[in-house]
Amino acid sequence: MAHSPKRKLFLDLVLSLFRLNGLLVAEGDRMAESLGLTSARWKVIGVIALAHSGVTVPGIARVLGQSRQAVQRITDVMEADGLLRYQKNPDHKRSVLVCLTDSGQEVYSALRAVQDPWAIENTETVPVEELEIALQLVRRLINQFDR
Amino acid sequence: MAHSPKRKLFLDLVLSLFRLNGLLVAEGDRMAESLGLTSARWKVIGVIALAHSGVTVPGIARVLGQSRQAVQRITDVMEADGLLRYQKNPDHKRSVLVCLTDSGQEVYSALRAVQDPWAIENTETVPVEELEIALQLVRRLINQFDR
DNA sequence: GTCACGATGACAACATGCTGCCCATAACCA
DNA sequence: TGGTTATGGGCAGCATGTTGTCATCGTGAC
Repeated sequence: MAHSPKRKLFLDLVLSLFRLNGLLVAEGDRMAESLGLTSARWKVIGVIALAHSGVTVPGIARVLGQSRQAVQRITDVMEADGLLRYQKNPDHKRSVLVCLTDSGQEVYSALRAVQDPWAIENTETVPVEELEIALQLVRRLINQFDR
Repeated sequence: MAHSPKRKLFLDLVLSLFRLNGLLVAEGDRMAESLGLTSARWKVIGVIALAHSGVTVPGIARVLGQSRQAVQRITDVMEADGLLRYQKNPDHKRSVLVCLTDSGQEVYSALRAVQDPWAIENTETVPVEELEIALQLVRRLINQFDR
């Protein structure tokens, strides 16, 4: 069992994922930098923009798989920066909805203009099949761990 | 170009990787918990154990792709906890070598006893080929970003 | 031998994530 | 309707990562 080829393969993969994560955060910071954002805010603004209607802070946290406190801190800063605003939630008295302001919409558009070419550029030499297999594997692992 | 299937695939993959990273850290914390470790110390002790001779703090940082300051803080705590010790480096007057103490060796062995079954268990339903493709892709991305 | 540059150590500031705690509100069920 | 459970908000503390700065040590070119 100790000689299982999968064992070492998986542990190598995990260590590599830790490293890749750090590099991806750095990439996000680099791309978002010129727009006055950071990678954490990049993640949050992406979720809000994709949800066409308003979303709550814990809702964003669930999508990202993070704690609501972590997201709340980000949104508070972005609200102070005028990128988003809190809106009354007709369905819930205390839990407000988060929406992009016009300024936030503009920033998101500018972000896409950097992010999309980045994504295409970094997959130029990668076959679609490999991307699909990797994504499928990552999602399977997420399901295994997310309980 | 905006309709490139790879673009969305890659962005989905990146978001999933952020999430998986958080879950993996939590898994590491869970496994290391009973040994008085955390996932960060788990990473560091692994590097030291694999390097049969002593390694320097910046050396560990290079292996992990992290800043030497982050590693230094971890090793300082682990040294205070008696898991490792600093040893004179014959090749360098200021940069000490980091070695596992007997206690550190024991903890690492105990760690393996948890970690290896964990690795095997979590790849039971995953074909080796998919693991290889995913690892290859992750390494390719690391090389692209690590400059 | 000297000097410039790179690597290391030490300290500080900051960003981002986590958990724990307490309280308020919503939702659900008997 | 009333009580229990789930969800959300806010605060605090902590772990882990980053960057920046400065002094010191090593290395290598001249």
